[in-house]
Amino acid sequence: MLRTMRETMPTNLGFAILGLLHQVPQSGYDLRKVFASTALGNYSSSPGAIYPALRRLEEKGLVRGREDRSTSLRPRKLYRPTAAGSKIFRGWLRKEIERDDVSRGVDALMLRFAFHSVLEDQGASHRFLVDLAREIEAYLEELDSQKKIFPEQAPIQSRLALDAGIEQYRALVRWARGALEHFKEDV
Amino acid sequence: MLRTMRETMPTNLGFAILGLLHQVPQSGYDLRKVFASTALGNYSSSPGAIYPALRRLEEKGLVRGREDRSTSLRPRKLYRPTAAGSKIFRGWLRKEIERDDVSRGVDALMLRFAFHSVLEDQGASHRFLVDLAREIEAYLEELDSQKKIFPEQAPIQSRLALDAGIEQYRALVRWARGALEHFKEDV
DNA sequence: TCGCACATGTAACGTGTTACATGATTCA
DNA sequence: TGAATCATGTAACACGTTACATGTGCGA
Repeated sequence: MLRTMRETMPTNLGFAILGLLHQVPQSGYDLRKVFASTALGNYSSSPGAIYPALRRLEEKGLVRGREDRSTSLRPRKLYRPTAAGSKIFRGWLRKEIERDDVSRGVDALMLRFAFHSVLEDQGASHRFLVDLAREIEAYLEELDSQKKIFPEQAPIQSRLALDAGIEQYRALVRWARGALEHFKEDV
Repeated sequence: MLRTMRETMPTNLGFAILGLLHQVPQSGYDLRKVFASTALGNYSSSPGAIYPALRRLEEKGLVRGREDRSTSLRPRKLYRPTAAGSKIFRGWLRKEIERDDVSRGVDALMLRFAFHSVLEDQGASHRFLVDLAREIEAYLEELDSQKKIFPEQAPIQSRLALDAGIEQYRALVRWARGALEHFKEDV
């Protein structure tokens, strides 16, 4: 019997989990602590998010969990990525940067870059930064032209809010250019 | 018969709509065009988001829609904020900036500031910017100490990703300090 | 024995996404 | 008549949020 199974991609939270599991096998509880205590904290550390996300990853065959009784505490379930999980994750890391990725907030993009070490490929990181700078600058031109079109009588606060966004993007371009120095370009 | 009605706050999308309706009464279709064509575009312009959001606002008594047959086209429903809607909206604009507002992404904060003109209160905008800079700087210290704690052997990409966030926040502080000049402080 | 830290989960709910359906009017 | 544009909506679905429930072993 053929099952059609949508096999949708994991969400950002799913990929974040997958990335952390690439560093070291962990339990849901461990992951919650990571999300609660680090800059990844914009992702939820609540059990109602983590455990279902782990289960979905397992159902898709991207991670596998097994009981760990080595401690004397209540047995934990240690998860680690499967081969399929690793493949999907690497594909996600290498995905082309599109305009939408930039205009809908760079968070997901930075999450990807943060886990780029998994690739062990300096060229990939280099390309990522080059592409990121290029896409942001294209988007900046869009924002600039929006600023010009902005009606004169538009409230100062709206115009300033647009400026805030522009300045943040500019800072990101500078950052990307600087970060480039850390990676060798492919020949 | 007493109805207990949760009366939850609108979402960001709801507040964005409420703000746009404060500028000029509009139909769902108009709003979709605004979201599709401006920097507010990170909010959805899909009918499946806008129309339900409008209905929810109406159910809560925050906006009221009425048919407009002035055009020869299919009649549109023009929405405008009610007195209650205006009150809620102004309360939202004036809400204290909390640490979480900063660490969970500044988008909602900037949305608020963009609509600050509704208040017609320079002091409020001034305070907003001062508070924003203060909270961001506090959060920056948190990020800085996280950077120090960061294990030496942590992948360069992770450290750089953290830097990217830091640089964006710094840019925002600079922006806030500059924007301050446009508003008179209360005495 | 009581409470706490460790550890895993579930149920109800709200909302955004995608895709589809429909209605009204104009113009070729 | 058919296509295009204006305009409003719904249904199925996935996911995160909040709040609650449960289990295990340790130390006071």
